[in-house]
Amino acid sequence: MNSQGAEILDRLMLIADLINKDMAASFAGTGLNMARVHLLWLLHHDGASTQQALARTLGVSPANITGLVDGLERNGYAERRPHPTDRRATLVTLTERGTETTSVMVRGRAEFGSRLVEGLDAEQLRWLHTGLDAVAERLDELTRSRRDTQEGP
Amino acid sequence: MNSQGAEILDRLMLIADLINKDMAASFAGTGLNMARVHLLWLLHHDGASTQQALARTLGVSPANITGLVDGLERNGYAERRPHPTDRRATLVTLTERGTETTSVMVRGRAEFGSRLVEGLDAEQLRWLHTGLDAVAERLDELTRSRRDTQEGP
DNA sequence: TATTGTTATACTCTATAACTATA
DNA sequence: TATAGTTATAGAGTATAACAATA
Repeated sequence: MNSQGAEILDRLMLIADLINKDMAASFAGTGLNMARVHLLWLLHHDGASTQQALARTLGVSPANITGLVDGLERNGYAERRPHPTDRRATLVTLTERGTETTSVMVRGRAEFGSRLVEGLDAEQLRWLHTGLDAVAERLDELTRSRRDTQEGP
Repeated sequence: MNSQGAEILDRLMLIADLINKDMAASFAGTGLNMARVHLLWLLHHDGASTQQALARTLGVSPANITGLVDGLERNGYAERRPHPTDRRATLVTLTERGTETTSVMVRGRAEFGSRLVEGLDAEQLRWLHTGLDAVAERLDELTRSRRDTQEGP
């Protein structure tokens, strides 16, 4: 058993916690919050989507999506449009404000990321990057196997 | 501007998200949840504490602590005891069950951490560790300066 | 019948403000 | 006066279940 693993885990959680708090604080006055930003981000990546698709991808209930889309719509970031072929469904699309906002977020994320690693030299960066990739992959294996074990028949 | 920073940031957030979901899922049936575990963890580290101290350390309201301690007490993890010298205050202490639980958590965390870095060699581990330390320190600087700017006089 | 989205309801975590008991 | 804890109230995010419209 490698004791460095536990310290690395601690550090990861600490870092994530600080980043999340910083992000949450930055939403003040925008009509956004973590949950809405996750949805906004998904719309940016996947483009116009039905609420069912959003619910599945985010792993939350359709009822929850209804509320989140309401929130984005109320603040002008997204809007509901009729689905062209399925009259049961709605397509959630980014408005102009939504598109501008995600562009700003992409830039902000890039800048924040680059500031985060200021002071690391190229070699350190490379090692950090590959190390995190390895951890992410390992984590995916671990949680997947645990999930499958517990959700067995 | 270094584009690797953004990818590292993405990876960090992904990893943290997976770990959090895995942890949250593991609490099923224990009467615990993220908020209560944070408090349990703090009691483990700091020992018996007043609710005011817990509120300050966790950065939440005293009313919130009341509810969380209620939850831990209801499930047998902690109990309220009178403060020996200040009759306004209560000391929240871990019960035997609480102590056992945090011991199990410490071991589980160590094991999970070591599994997480299985497959990395000593050199990779060292680089990952120091890289994360550097990022955590940088992050602390960044959020501190941003907070001070925004919360000016 | 099955699916899409909404509504009704409930639970948890959180905050602020008013209150009691004590310092 | 000030502090420790509780209660009342409110708001957000989440879930499940029942429902209407459509496929």
